[in-house]
Amino acid sequence: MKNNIRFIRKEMKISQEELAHKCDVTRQTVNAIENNKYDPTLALAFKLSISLNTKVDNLFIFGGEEE
Amino acid sequence: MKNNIRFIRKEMKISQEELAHKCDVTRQTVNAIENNKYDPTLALAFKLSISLNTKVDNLFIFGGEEE
DNA sequence: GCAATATGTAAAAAGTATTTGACATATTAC
DNA sequence: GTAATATGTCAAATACTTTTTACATATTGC
Repeated sequence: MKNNIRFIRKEMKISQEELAHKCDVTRQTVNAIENNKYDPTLALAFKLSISLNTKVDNLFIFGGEEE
Repeated sequence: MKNNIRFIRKEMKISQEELAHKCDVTRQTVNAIENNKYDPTLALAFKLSISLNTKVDNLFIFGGEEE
């Protein structure tokens, strides 16, 4: 699973900290997800896509086999 | 978080068992998710939406506050 | 260069998702 | 109405996500 979080976040000119706050998670969680340490829960995937004005299906790229 | 899995699955006339097999999970997992016992991981949400020929954003309804 | 802000990372603890195996009830087909 | 198929549920074990606290490095503005 890959994602466009960093790209869209930078377009919006907000920090990991600000995005984390909008999603009610910690900065470390956003950082880990941007760096593909693990996948977010489905609920967090929705919060992230809402905060970044996009859709879960656009924000995440599911590649079939895990990476 | 709610979802339309049961509805779409029945439209496709497949059992929980068959859907589970398509998604590489157990029947119990599909059953639990249909009955809102817990949310799937993001990867499973993608597999379910692909197996049901739809999108994650269409298959799941994120209601902001948890239920 | 210095201060402030932003990002990367790590370990322990708590919470959540999934599997396995098993049993019970419901539904359908004949 | 009996057999077969489908669904609901439970408990224990394993794996994964998130928080907290803390420190290190990078980037930016002045």
